[in-house]
Amino acid sequence: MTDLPLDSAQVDELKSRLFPWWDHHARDLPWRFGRTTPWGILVSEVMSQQTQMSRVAPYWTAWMRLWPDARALANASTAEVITAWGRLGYPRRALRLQACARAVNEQYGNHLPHSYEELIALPGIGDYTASAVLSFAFGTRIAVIDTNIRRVLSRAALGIESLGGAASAAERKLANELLPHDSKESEVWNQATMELGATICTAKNPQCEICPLSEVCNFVAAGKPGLAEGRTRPQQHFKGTNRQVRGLILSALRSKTDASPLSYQTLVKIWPNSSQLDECLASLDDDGLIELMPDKAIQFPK
DNA sequence: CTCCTGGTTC
DNA sequence: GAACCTGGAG
Repeated sequence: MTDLPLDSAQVDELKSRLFPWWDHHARDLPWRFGRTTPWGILVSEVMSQQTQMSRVAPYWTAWMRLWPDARALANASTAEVITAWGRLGYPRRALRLQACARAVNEQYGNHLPHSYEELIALPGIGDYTASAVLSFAFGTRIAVIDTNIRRVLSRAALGIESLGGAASAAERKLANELLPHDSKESEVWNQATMELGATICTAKNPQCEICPLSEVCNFVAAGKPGLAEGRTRPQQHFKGTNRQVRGLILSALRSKTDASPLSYQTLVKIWPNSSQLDECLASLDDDGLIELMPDKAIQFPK
């Protein structure tokens, strides 16, 4: 067991730099600063999984107008939900969010549960999202661990790049040790650290010149060894993959003006490789994102 | 570990 | 053109 790399005075120094920076530079996103419900926070977190916040904001606003709470979303049709998800990406998130809404409505009377164990048991909610809801919606003192916080804490405190893949035990330990003991301060700490990672302490090109932590940052002090070398995840191409084909199929279905099925003939024009097309149609059907009919025409599930 | 979307940034 | 993005599930 190694000791905390920073003493308490150094942690206080980080806080005294980070908190004022947050007060002045936090992006004014519509779900921040007490302007929405815990359910609204959850929707924003799910939409933000692997998706930049700036892209999420307009979708979130339209979504919350359609379905302000879990019960409203629970009663929506699958077709409406997939359409409203639009081009946010990873549309399975939309179905999981609706499944989550139905569970919240039925099991918890339309109110999100307050425990980590109950939250993480809900569809589409993993460690990050459960922790984020507890911290940002309920003010619970809990370490939030996402790609931004991992990178910022690893750089500032340890002076090294955060490695790819899942969060290591050491990274979790670090996040928990640095987390302020006061619950309100811990919430600001989580938000501010994440925001710094998203806007200043970015993966490839950190703007250390304007970073509030640069003068006390161990990564800067060490000369930024191995900057951007720790890939956050294995290489992911896109062109020609099933992900691209699935996206094209859903996009075609979404852009239809009438409710009639989309014929297989039309689908082959979109993606002529019929074996890959068939594979993607089957997987979309498996995921519940489309209904694949016997003649291979498709429509949104009922 | 791999799969899953699409826009932005470098 | 490739890496990256406030991940989750299998």
